[in-house]
Amino acid sequence: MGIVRKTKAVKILLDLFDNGFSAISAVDLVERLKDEMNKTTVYRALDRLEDDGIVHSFVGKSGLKWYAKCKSSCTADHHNDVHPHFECKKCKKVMCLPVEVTIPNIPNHTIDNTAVFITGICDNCND
Amino acid sequence: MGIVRKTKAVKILLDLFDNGFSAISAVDLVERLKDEMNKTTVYRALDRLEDDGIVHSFVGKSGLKWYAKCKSSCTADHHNDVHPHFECKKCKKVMCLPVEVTIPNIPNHTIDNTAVFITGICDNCND
DNA sequence: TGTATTAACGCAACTAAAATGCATTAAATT
DNA sequence: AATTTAATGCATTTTAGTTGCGTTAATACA
Ligand SMILES: [Mn+2]
Ligand SMILES: [Mn+2]
Ligand SMILES: [Zn+2]
Ligand SMILES: [Zn+2]
Repeated sequence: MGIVRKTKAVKILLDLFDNGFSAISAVDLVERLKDEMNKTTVYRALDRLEDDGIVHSFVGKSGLKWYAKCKSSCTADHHNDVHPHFECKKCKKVMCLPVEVTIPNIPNHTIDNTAVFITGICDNCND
Repeated sequence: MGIVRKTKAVKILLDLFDNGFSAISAVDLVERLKDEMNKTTVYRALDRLEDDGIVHSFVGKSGLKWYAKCKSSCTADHHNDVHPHFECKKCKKVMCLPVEVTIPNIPNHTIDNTAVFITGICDNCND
């Protein structure tokens, strides 16, 4: 189970995700919120938000953990809304890509989960 | 530039990759080779092997770094042979998948690199 | 085959991300 | 308002990987 109490810390985090950047790393959040809450609180609150299907996480190319808000379709038990993530090597922004990636059939393998991480140059930096 | 001298450590590593498991994490290698070389040596030798296109690396679901041998088509300057990686949640093995994943067009984005990491159950564990 | 050069190594110390233990605080419930 | 306990803050620890530096051993060459 995830969030039980709507604490100050949780409200601040939810607010940040709503007035949304596309995705933010745990490290960035810890730094950005260092005057408002302890880094342990950031990590633990993110854990709970993810448990509840409010945010989802993924690891970037360097192994850092990133978080982004889930679409309303996600719940605690079912994490729908699976999509690739994109890191712009120019502006360093990381974003969710609302596209579908099809994995070809892999004989005798049962696919559980697919994580796609793309790097390149984003639309904003491209023109 | 990568490997210049064929040291004992490099030979041991190459030997491991040849009598190949599919993919192995740096952490596993450090542990497995702890009696034969220092962990710093493992990390540095892997770096050089990757520079030369002899092995390639990728980040697993938990953020750990994994290594696998490259196909002969890879060189120091051109890393061909891009493919998804698969982790079996039963036997915990991680392997290279020799399949092609097509990324749909993303308007105005320039794609540089794509990493696909799949989890599920491997052929061996499936029957 | 010996000597010189320096890439590579070992070891200790360090860094960064994340996790943990525990006493304290503040949401929620009554 | 009093009670309960989820959530927090702070200190400490763990884990993965890196760095600096003195030493060693692979290669080249006399
Ligand atoms: Mn996303
Ligand atoms: Mn591979
Ligand atoms: Zn950009
Ligand atoms: Zn398996």
